[in-house]
Amino acid sequence: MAKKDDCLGLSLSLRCPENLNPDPLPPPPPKRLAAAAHFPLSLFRSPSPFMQLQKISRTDAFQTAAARQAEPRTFLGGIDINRTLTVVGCDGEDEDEEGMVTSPNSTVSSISGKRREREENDGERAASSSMEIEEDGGDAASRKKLRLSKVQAAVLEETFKEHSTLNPKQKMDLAKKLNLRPRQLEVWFQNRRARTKLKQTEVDCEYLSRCCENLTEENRRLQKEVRDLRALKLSPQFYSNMTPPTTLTMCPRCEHVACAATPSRQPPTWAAAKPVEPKS
DNA sequence: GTGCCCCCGCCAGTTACGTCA
DNA sequence: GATGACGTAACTGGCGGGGGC
Repeated sequence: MAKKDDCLGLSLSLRCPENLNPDPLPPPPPKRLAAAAHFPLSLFRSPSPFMQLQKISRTDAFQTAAARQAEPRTFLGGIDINRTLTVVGCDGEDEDEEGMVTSPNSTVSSISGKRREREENDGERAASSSMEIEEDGGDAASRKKLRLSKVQAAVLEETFKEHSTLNPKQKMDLAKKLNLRPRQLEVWFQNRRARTKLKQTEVDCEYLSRCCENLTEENRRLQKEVRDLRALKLSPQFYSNMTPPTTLTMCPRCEHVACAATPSRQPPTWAAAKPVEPKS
């Protein structure tokens, strides 16, 4: 992976005419987020002021299927952490899904660390897969991918809206609340941030594309204007009304420019003065 | 103050699985 | 039922920062 410091210095801070950009650019993101805001595209290697995981003004349209389907606010807070989630579901569909809900082992260990946690998860998975081997009669130990229930997804979405990252305490609390492993929450938030960023990148690319189109059109218009002016300049009528060309003289001391050749004008006092000898 | 090591959190990229048309 | 596309949970390896020594 390319180091984040290898930025080319190209930033997305292109500004178009105001009428092109009704949304004011948000303030630069926090340092950590700014580092995370590098575009995956090779064209955009420096932090984008557009991209903010916490404040996604142009990404409101982005909602996961879970968020679209569910009504988070109705679910949020409606979960009794002392009850299993299968009871919380409000329709039969959910209950059906709960059957395949994840977190077969929600043993929240007092881990402190990714590596160790991964190792422990690996150990758990190895144990569970060994059980499967016993049950299934020797099935290969493949990783289990279990979909989150609508309720879990809705709560996670709500939490993500509040803060796109979790501190350890929040992670543990939420893990208990949702009956998930902390590692699952970690993964979900990482994937969610990645999806948000991807969506934001798409929006930004679309926006820049529009900017590019407008600038191209502006460039075309200006070039035409230049051509017209040159054509006008070459025509005899252009010179007939022109005043005689003037000679511009620059003061060597103060670098002011004065018009010296027009007969009606007096030359500047400094123009008649003896040139200043450069100091050695 | 500086360098080294370890831990931790995050990220980009990838893999693998579940769902659906 | 088979299949490909798609969404996403989970994994991997790397990087930067913080803390201890």
